[in-house]
Amino acid sequence: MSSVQSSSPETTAAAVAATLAAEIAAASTATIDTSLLSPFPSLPDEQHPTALLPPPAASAFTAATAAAAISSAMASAQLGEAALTSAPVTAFEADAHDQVIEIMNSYQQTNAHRRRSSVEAAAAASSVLASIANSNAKGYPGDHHGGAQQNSAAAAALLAASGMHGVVLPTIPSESASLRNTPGPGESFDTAQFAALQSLQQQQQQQQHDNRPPPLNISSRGKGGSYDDDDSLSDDEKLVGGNGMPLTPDAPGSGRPGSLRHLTPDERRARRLQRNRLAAKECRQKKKAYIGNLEAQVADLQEENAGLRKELEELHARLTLSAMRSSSSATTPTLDIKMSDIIASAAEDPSNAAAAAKRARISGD
DNA sequence: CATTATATCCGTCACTATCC
DNA sequence: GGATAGTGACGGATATAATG
Repeated sequence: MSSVQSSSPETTAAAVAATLAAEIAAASTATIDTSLLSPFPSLPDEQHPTALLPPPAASAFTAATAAAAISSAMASAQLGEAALTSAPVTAFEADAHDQVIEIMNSYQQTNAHRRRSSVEAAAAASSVLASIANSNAKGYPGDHHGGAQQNSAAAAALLAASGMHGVVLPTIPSESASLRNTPGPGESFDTAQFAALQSLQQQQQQQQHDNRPPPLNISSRGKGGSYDDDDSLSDDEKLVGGNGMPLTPDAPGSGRPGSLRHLTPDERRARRLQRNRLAAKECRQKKKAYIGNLEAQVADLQEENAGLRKELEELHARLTLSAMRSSSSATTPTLDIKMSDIIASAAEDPSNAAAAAKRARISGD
């Protein structure tokens, strides 16, 4: 950040205007590093879900609409007035729409091999965005109870405000959606970051497990079953048939390795259920890690946003002071500098045009 | 303190994509 | 074509907060 000095009234006004315009424009060009938004691989532009999204509605997704949408959603979700008043809604101002799109993209990419609507993607996005508006908001997309209901309300409001309501994204071609185990050609996967998140998640889960009451093992408890979280056993050790007896391990020489043909239907079913149980656990851990990752990034971006706003306020203050000094020593009309003039001058510079337009949209000028 | 509401976790089912 | 992994959806169980 450069400093703005004032010397003579005539030259200072123009110099201050030019310098501050550049600085404001530079500050407003601070963009989200979208590569950090998801540990999942990116898709080619032509296959990117947003390429098929209609542009936002004619009325831009401004601070006012974002604030109204979030407030309305949170209110309808009965999160309470306290949560609303404490919500840093201004955090949505500049890049709310872009953030929604980015988070939706991440979600779409994660589920690229499945047919998912933008509404579902927005539910994931809103999970993150709702956490900004209400730090106490809990829950995650996919949960059909309170959290998901709140998220859905926020998602609907966000979608309506951003003009994307009801858009169903097409399925990504399967050849570019090999997200299951390994990334496809040209795709990257931050396994280290993801593994760290998973590890943290597992530690938290282990803590939760340690605080739980002992397993119930009551058969009448329903299909919810007992707290069977003991991951210290191997799969075979844990495989138990419907009668509680261990299942037969794979018989040697019974065809293809892993073949289950020699097992009874009950044993096969028990194996399938056991594997699916483990798969569901892993899937949930993965999803929680992913959401946690997004939430952490939102927190970082909020912090960055606050810093930029503070910087902008300081520049405003300096500009006002400089203009006052100029007008006190010379009464030429050209020294009556307004923010709109600065933004306009910044827009004339092609390198700053986009930033100035964005800033102008936010300020409503 | 009992009841109700909400949040979270879990097992299971259904389905798709992928592997062999 | 069977086996498997992955994941959304569903419903039950439990924990916790809110309420009267």
